[in-house]
Amino acid sequence: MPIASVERETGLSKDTLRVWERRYGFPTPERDAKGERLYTPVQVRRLVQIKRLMDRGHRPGKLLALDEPSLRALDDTHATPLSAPGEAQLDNWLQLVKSHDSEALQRQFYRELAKRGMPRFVQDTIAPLIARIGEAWSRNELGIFEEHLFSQHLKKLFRTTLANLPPQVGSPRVLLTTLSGEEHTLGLLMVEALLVVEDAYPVLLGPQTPIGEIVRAANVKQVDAVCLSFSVAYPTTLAAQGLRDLRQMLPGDTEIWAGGYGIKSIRKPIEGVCLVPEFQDLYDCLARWRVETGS
Amino acid sequence: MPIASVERETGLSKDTLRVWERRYGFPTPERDAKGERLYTPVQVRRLVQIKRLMDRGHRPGKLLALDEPSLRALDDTHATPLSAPGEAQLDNWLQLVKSHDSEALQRQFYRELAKRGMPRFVQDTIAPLIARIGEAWSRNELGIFEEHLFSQHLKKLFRTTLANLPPQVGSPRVLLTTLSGEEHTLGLLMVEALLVVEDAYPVLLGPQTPIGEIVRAANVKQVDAVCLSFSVAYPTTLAAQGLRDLRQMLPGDTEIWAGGYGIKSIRKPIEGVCLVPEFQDLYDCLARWRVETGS
DNA sequence: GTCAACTATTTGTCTTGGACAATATGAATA
DNA sequence: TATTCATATTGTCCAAGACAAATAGTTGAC
Repeated sequence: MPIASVERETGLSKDTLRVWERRYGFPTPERDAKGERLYTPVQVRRLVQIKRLMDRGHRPGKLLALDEPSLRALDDTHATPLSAPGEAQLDNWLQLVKSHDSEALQRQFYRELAKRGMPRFVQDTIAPLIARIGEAWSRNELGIFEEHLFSQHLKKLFRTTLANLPPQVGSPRVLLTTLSGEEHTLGLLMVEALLVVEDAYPVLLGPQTPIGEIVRAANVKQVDAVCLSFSVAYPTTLAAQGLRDLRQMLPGDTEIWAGGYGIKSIRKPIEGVCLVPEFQDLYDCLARWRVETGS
Repeated sequence: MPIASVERETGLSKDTLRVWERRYGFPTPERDAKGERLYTPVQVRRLVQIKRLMDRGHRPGKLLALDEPSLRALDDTHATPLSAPGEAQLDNWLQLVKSHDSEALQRQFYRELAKRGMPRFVQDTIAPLIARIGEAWSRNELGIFEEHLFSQHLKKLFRTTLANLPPQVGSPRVLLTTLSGEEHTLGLLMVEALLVVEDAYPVLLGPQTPIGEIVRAANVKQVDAVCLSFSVAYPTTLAAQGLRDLRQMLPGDTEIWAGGYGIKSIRKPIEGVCLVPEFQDLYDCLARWRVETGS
């Protein structure tokens, strides 16, 4: 697998991959006739594993020095998030995803949503489940196929639920999208659902909007805030740079909310940007806006 | 604006930007104290324009030699598609998209769907409209923002319509997805809608599934055919290669249907792959399958 | 023991200029 | 009008060096 594919698969830039090879001696891919790097599937899997551990706060220097068993051990360290209430149920769902039982999964989703209501459903059920699926994926317990299937069912659920809600007229008006290069839309749908039931007015724009277009959309649609979603795979520096660029081009009275696992690794707060690592924090943003504008 | 931001905004890689500067002398950005490139907004705008013309088939070498007025003139070249008979309605819709009138657009869509029925709606209304919007975009008459908004409304329409249909049990079972690198899902949704009303059983998998995973999914879900969608942007050679790879890995009795504007430029038929350039051809595939299997 | 400030180390991104293969163009031929 | 072949174009990759932002580790004051 050539370096460009590895970049796409792992989210590690070509520069990073090359500098790791130079500094740490891993990965040392084969070379083709042209002298270009060819990574083995084993190396790619290990890189993905390392990336996941990095997202959890570990440093590359340490991780790259470890051997396979140590890595796995480290992975298992976090593998058992102390069984929170309803943990058994999560395992149950994970099993459904693994066994491709679409119908059962769909049924269970609808039941759970009806039972707990949208806010609790999103925060206590779906968010942890997505995290668990990500872990399971990194441990190679399920594949992209299962993840896609899960994703589709969830999108379907949100779409149909949202379609049955009355037309929106609330405030604040919030533009939902992602920056170029970030193609995950599940986060946007979840935020849309939360905003709707909180009587806000979300404007869903879909993924991968260039910053100039976001600014134009915010202007045309007269939104009070722009909400961006970042997945773990999105490089932290790109996210930070993009947020700074956007802040500069957007009118000062338009807020910027940035959410998703991808921004958890941003340490330094960005001037004029509200970081929303957890769904709970979204409510704080919303409440603050309503207090500040007196609506 | 640093080079990483320009890459994100224009979709031109850092390597490409640097090599253009070296070869054609444009763009020649300022440098900061660190000696790193800083592009001006004017340069970025021009790069976006150049990229757009490239997508229309022009070559970089020519475009980068042109000055500002010549570029603009070239932009206007394709500016006037003669309005064919019965296109008044299309122009009408295009106007709605341009004016960001979400509510009116949504209303019109639902009315048209109810009036004409799903097959005619997809073939006679939506497919031409998508083509027109693509043209308008390449002529810079509307932006990515408008295109995203249109796309979202259409997705919403299909989702809600499909959600209200009874559970599917028909045949053939068809897996719907795209290859890695192809992220457009509208085509998949339209095919899903057509298949549902034709009493087939579509399994929507979402975009960008690696070939190995497609094979696994086809096996697990026991589908009779795999249907792939390609947009104009997808490189023809990649599409052809991908289809050949897939054909080799998939069981012989599983059909492959390939559709979308992206496959219209494939000249040579591919052994064991059914090319479906128009929606009409999908019905032929379906009918043929039903005759051959006697169901 | 806790917190702040300072120094050292780690780490990702950017730099240059050269190389090469895949693709597109254009000319010559069947 | 098609095919084939030579030529030109063009994007991606490579190497090794440099630098600043972020993080870790250390010291000192309270």
